[in-house]
Amino acid sequence: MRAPLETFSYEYPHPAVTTDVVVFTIRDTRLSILLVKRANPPHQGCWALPGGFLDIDEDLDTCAARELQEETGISGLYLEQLYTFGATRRDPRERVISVTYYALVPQDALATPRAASDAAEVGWHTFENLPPLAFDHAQIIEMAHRRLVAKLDYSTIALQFMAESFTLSELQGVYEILLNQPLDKRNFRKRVLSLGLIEETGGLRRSGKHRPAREYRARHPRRVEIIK
Amino acid sequence: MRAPLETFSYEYPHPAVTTDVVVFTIRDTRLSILLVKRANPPHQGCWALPGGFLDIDEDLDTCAARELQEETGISGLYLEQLYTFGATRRDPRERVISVTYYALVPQDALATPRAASDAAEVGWHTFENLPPLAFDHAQIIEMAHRRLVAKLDYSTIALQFMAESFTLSELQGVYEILLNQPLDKRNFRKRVLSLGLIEETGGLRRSGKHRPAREYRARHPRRVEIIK
DNA sequence: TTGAAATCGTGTAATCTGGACACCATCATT
DNA sequence: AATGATGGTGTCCAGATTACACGATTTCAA
Repeated sequence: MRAPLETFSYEYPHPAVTTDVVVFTIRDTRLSILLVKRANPPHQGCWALPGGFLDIDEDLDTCAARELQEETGISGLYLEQLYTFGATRRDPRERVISVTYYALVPQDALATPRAASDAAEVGWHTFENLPPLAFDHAQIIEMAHRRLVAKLDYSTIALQFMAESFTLSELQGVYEILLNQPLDKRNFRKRVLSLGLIEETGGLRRSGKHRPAREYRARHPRRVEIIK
Repeated sequence: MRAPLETFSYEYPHPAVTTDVVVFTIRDTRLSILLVKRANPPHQGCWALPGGFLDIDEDLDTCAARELQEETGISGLYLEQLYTFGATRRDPRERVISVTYYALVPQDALATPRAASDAAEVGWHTFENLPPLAFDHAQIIEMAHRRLVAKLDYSTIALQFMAESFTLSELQGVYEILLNQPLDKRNFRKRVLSLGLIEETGGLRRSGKHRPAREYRARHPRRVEIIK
């Protein structure tokens, strides 16, 4: 992928720039994060966020989307820049500035992560039970989580966790998992419907021995709107 | 400042990394931004945000604070990372990643900007009437302004515009300028006092032929707290 | 000394918003 | 036909937010 046997010289020292992505999804009623096991030093064998070096003619967003695509096989996800980490000693090899992003994968999407070249293994880990992480990646995840939870309050970001069609109970479940508290069913439905952000598909979802649920879809599936 | 007559080589191309800072203050009832006139190409003679290259052993926050200090002579300001801009062609010289910050200078602080080495001129410009700007700096300012206004709603950031002591009318004035709308005096005072974030100094401010106003101070002057 | 000009400081009533709360409906299964 | 399980619905109360007007205190000038 990168040009071999050549060097690039500058009058002043330049840091390396990477992007790292915190990929959230909800699997089996748990908030989960995609991690890769590092195949090479430093922190070999340690779990880390998917990410990699910025190509010199590649936009930051493109780089993050590419890394994400390489690790998960998924594209078109909601992807938002989070923060830039650049402490001088965060990487022992050289000075590395990491522009971090976070992404949301729809619940139960067929996200079969496949190991990329520089990763020994890829897998989902529940947010509540993360393994030890390489570099400052624990700090990055913590910030991403804070941002995600904060955005629940004033944006439609939670819809990015939903499949194309979903039931109100499923949507409520997502909020409950992220906020880590139960919500009142009637108040939840009243509020979410009054916002006018979702609409009925007309279909019914039947699952199990009980009344089937109405299916809804987002009115603007790819957009995250600021509300109230 | 930087090492001369030496080159730094890497196996892969590295972008340059800069920090740029949007410095806000309120001058004469107008929201204003500090700009420098570029002494050198590209965009020579154009106005730009204060900023500069990251030293290789310098943290990002430190770099932003240093640039700010060099341009304004002020330190200890509220400074927060905003966003990282890295479009491939944003600087015609080489690939440059700019980690941007925004800072707030207290109203009518003795901010006498002095031109740094690479700037021909430094000055305040009202937000409503900005000159043409170099690079993507107009976009950066727009984002900083959106962030600032959004933070008014859920944080105590407006207090960073106030001098050590201030009157409630002055504080209300700051909100009115930033929100660009008049506020009700009684409701404003009721709300801001009920939050318990400011306290009376005991002093009075007399200015002009009218009843003097009570002076207040922030309870946690350097901290920006999230409210409600 | 008195009146005018200017800003300071204060309370109440109406409205809106958010949260608490319980029961019947509909399907599958036996 | 009865059981088990989740879907779907409305009202009331409390607290929060908004609208709104006037007397108090100072300086200055006549």
